[in-house]
Amino acid sequence: MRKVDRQRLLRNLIQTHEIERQEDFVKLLQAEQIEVTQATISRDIKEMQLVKVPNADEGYHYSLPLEKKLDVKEKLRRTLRDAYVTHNQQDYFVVIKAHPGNAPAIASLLDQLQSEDIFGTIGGDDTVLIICKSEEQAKQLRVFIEDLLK
Amino acid sequence: MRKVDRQRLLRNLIQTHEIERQEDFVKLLQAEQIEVTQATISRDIKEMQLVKVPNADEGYHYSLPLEKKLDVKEKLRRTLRDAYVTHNQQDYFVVIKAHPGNAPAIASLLDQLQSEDIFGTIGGDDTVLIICKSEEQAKQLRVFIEDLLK
DNA sequence: GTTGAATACTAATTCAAA
DNA sequence: TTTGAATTAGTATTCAAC
Repeated sequence: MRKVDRQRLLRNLIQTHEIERQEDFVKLLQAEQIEVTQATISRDIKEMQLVKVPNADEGYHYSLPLEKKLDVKEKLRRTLRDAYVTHNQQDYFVVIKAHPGNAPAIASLLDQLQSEDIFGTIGGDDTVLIICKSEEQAKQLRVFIEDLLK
Repeated sequence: MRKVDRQRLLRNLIQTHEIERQEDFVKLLQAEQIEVTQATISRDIKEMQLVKVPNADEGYHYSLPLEKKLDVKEKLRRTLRDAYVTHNQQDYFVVIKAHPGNAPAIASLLDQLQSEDIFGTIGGDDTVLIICKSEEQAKQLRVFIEDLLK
């Protein structure tokens, strides 16, 4: 496996798992038949500028770099401002309706940004369906979106 | 020295110095006659949710947490939206005029967020004078403010 | 609740190898 | 240039004290 591929995988793992230690990466990769050592992960993390963030309550987790996230949020704000039509939340779903063609971009930006709350997104042409991990997190996401639109 | 005061100091240090290791904090505090150990700094970092970020080129530095930065920017946006009157940039200065009483909050938020460009801020009651490190950075700050107001 | 000293743990780097 | 094994450097936690 190539370095770039491994790093893409790391990016995915970080979004789908709570990674507390570099060894967690090693184990998750092992589960996919990819053998690497902690040393390699450390180098990847440096290269990708991942950071280990203290959780609000306790423990730590690895996360995407700050600047990237700031940029993503700004981009999302602008996209929504230009393309937003309506949104809605029910149970652990949030639906955003946008002008035709804009849904995939919005889905992608949400994926990049809010990954802790979001289980997955499905983008049509003008509609994004966001499946959250809980109703609570769906509410948070709704508030987050409303905040962006303010 | 109280914990809160020390942590406020850490917040300042992080903005004015390139902190690579927790021991750097210890030494900088020592220089101000404050004796703490690395263990305490580690606890502070966890509590304040500071993160160690890989630099683009090489090395690492401690930084404010992503969420905090996002929040600060958001807060600044709202404060400006509510309280903004005019702004102006000349040489390496930027002046923001706001409704009476709002300048200190704006100054503080700017300090927290954009510290790389900003040498210092002086807040009156309705005016913030921001001294940047160069004219170039003053221009960047102006653009940043205009972006926030869009 | 807060801290330092010692320690355990985790991450970064060195060094050799391919 | 990329990697693993071993090592060093750095960070988090424990434990005792206050």
